Amino acid sequence: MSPTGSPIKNKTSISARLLAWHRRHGRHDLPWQGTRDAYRIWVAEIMLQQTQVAAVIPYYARFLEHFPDIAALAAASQDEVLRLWSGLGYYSRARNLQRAAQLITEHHKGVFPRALGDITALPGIGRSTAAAIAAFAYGTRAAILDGNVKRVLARHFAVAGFPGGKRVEEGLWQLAEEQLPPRAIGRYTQALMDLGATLCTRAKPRCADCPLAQSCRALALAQVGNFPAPRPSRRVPTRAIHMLLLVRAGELLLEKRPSSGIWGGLWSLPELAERAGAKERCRAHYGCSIAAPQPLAPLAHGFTHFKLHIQPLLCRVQKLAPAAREPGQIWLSLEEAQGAAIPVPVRKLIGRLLAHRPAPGRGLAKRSE
DNA sequence: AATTCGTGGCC
DNA sequence: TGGCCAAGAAT
Repeated sequence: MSPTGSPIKNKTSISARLLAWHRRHGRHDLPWQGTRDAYRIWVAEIMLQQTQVAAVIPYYARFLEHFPDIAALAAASQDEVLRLWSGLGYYSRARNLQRAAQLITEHHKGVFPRALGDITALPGIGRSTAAAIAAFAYGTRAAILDGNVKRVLARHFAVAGFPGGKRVEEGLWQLAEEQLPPRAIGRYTQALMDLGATLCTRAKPRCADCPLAQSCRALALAQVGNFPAPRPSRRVPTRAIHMLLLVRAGELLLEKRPSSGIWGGLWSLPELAERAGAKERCRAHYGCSIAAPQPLAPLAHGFTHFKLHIQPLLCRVQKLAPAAREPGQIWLSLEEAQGAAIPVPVRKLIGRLLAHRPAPGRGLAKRSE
């Protein structure tokens, strides 16, 4: 189905122009390129979901060093997997990645599946990610539709409406499949991503350098800035919590979060709605008697869908009941805690404690925030 | 279909 | 500064 309205003026297909452009101007040296190992491509695609390239790079090599293949990932502890994902966000990606590795071990003899249906059936892999993996690893002729592609197509074909909506997204999938070249799917897919990431960017697109400019409807209408339509705005609610920093003999108490919900499966600090209940909570749940909780400087943490105000409370433990250890609770030195599977704001809070308590024999620690 | 799920960079 | 969103998927 060709889009209604003005016809495409350039006779050369989009894919042909993209492939030619990509040779000179594409990205060719990203850490996950230059391999056809489906596992390495898969890990990259999962890390890159809703995450920019620059944020992924420091995580990717380290993750692969610890888990060089599917068998290693399947055999690892979830805690170790989350530890190496700590700071990258959307932690269900890490849990699904490992679960999928175990499913591959169980149902596919440890070999990453080749059929699109089998790939999509794995947890954490949807239609677009499956297509990307199959295109890069096997050359499978399938279309992706990520944020970059949505933006490029919405502009080139002047597709109105928010691309996150069901109806608009269906149309974009259709367009994405219509542009697929007969071959060189891997290079074409990379070219499309590169165009969206480097030229056809959300802000300040470089239309003067774009190989698709001649046929771009949004550009012809001088409306590039109006495509794609922005997400309907929602006001972000604010939540306020207290976090307890229970410190005893240089060690800090961390508590494992439930596997569903925010920061699922990560180690975090005990949370409390109000400061008033701190002492009793410590006694009842952690077997600690503490001095008066000492409020530290508050910390704000922004999520996509809400804003979190954190009031940290430093609780110096006076006495710890001997048999107070429970599963889901752990005492770690501050340094060990920083190396654990913890969310970013907890890392920041521990960093503050470390800054005020220099490590023995290492001189003064930095006092920067 | 609309929400939920992290973090960081950009303007 | 804060709103917006990025190599989306699951529910």
